[in-house]
Amino acid sequence: MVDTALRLLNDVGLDGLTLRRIAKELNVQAPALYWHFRNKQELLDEMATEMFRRMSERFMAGEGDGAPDLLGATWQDALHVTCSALRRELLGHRDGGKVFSGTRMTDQSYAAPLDAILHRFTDAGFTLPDAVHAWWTAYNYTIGVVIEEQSVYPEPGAPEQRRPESRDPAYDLDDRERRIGATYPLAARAGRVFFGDLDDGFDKGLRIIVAGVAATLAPGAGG
Amino acid sequence: MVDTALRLLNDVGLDGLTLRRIAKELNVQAPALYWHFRNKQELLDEMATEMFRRMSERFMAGEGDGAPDLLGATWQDALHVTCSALRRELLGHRDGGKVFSGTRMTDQSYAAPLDAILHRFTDAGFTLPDAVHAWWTAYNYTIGVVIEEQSVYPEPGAPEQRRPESRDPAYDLDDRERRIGATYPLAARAGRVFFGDLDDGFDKGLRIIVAGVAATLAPGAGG
DNA sequence: AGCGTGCGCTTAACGGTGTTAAGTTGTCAA
DNA sequence: TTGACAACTTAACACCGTTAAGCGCACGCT
Repeated sequence: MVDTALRLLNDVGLDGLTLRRIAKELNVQAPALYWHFRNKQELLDEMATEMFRRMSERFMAGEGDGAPDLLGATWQDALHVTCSALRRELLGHRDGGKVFSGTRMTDQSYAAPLDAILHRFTDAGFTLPDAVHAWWTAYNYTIGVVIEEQSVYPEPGAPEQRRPESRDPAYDLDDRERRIGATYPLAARAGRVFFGDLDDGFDKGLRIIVAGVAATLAPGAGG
Repeated sequence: MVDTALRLLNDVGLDGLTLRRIAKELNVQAPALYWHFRNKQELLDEMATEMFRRMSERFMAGEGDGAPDLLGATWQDALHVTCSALRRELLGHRDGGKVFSGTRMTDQSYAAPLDAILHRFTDAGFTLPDAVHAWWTAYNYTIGVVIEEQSVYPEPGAPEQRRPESRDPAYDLDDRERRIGATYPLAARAGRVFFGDLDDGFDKGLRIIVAGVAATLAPGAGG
């Protein structure tokens, strides 16, 4: 039933995800859902948890596209791959970023992957606090980016399959440039970099963070 | 009236911010609001814009706590100060992060500060795309952190005034540690670093990003 | 002075929402 | 056969965003 809700989310979005709509999908009356959850927030929490669980199962198993052996890689690769996988998973669900950031995990499924990535850092010689700061930074960056991306491309799916027509028309770059270009030329041209190649933009930011961790926290960095 | 809505937001939160509630605050009937806005989303957009405008006015004027002359400072200081100010402003409003990330700016007030910060980078020798990537990374990190912080401390206000009692009890660290400590010791202890000193955590992340920008994008970095 | 225009609001109502209370069915154990 | 319990239904509640229609009042114009 959480599966049904997640599937439906991709069709109707977070605003359209009403209990009556979910119930109809399950051939059931709306109040029946309350036998399974105390309230709607609890359902959303379960959905977020399920999203995360799917990612970490695929991830800890080491299979799937470009999910290499986390423990064998360098910490740089581990951080990069983990955040990329998180982004991919969230982009796979419409409003995935909002659902995920707005809810609490209902079980401890987050603990295993978190422990694994932190272990990867401490094995490389990081102190635990430094390992946590590195992860915390990259994690919050990833969440922030996904929320932003999904307001430009509301449709769910892998980033390389995004169709230009599915862009929210409010983010028209030409229009934007025309409006503010005269007064603020840098800000105007910035839009092309922001929204031109989102995959590349995410990657560049992740690289900045990895380099920053290396420069300030990594053993022997003197930061 | 946007002012009233923003003030009310601090009392009742985003979920409690209904049009009828806002109308009552203005001694007016709910449909009267529709003379001023096409729909609720437009009001939320105006609120987000107003939040941003207040920040950048205070900011571009160069006055207020710890808002130094942006153009005189190094790009490192400029980036640090800008993101810290953004965080402070958002934390000043209950659910500020969600309101802000969920809405589009209704005017061009974002362009002036964006142009200023980008200018600060290009003046320091950055190419425009590199300047944008640096800002994009730090910006999304900041938004991500604020959303996370506000789910732990829902009450609005300056970060140094947060009272421990106002923590959402669902984030009890002792409880958390007891539950997952045996199986995932690193993940368990990570909570103390995550949520122990949020100001410090934000600052450390920002420093990582600044160092990363210096290492990969800054003129002469060879990145 | 009288009249029309339009701003800013009111009242009434619509369809939809999450949620609750109470009653119904089906299934399986003792 | 009875009883318990899981899984559901029906009915209703208070509230939500939003629309339609109309009311009063200030203003400019002739």
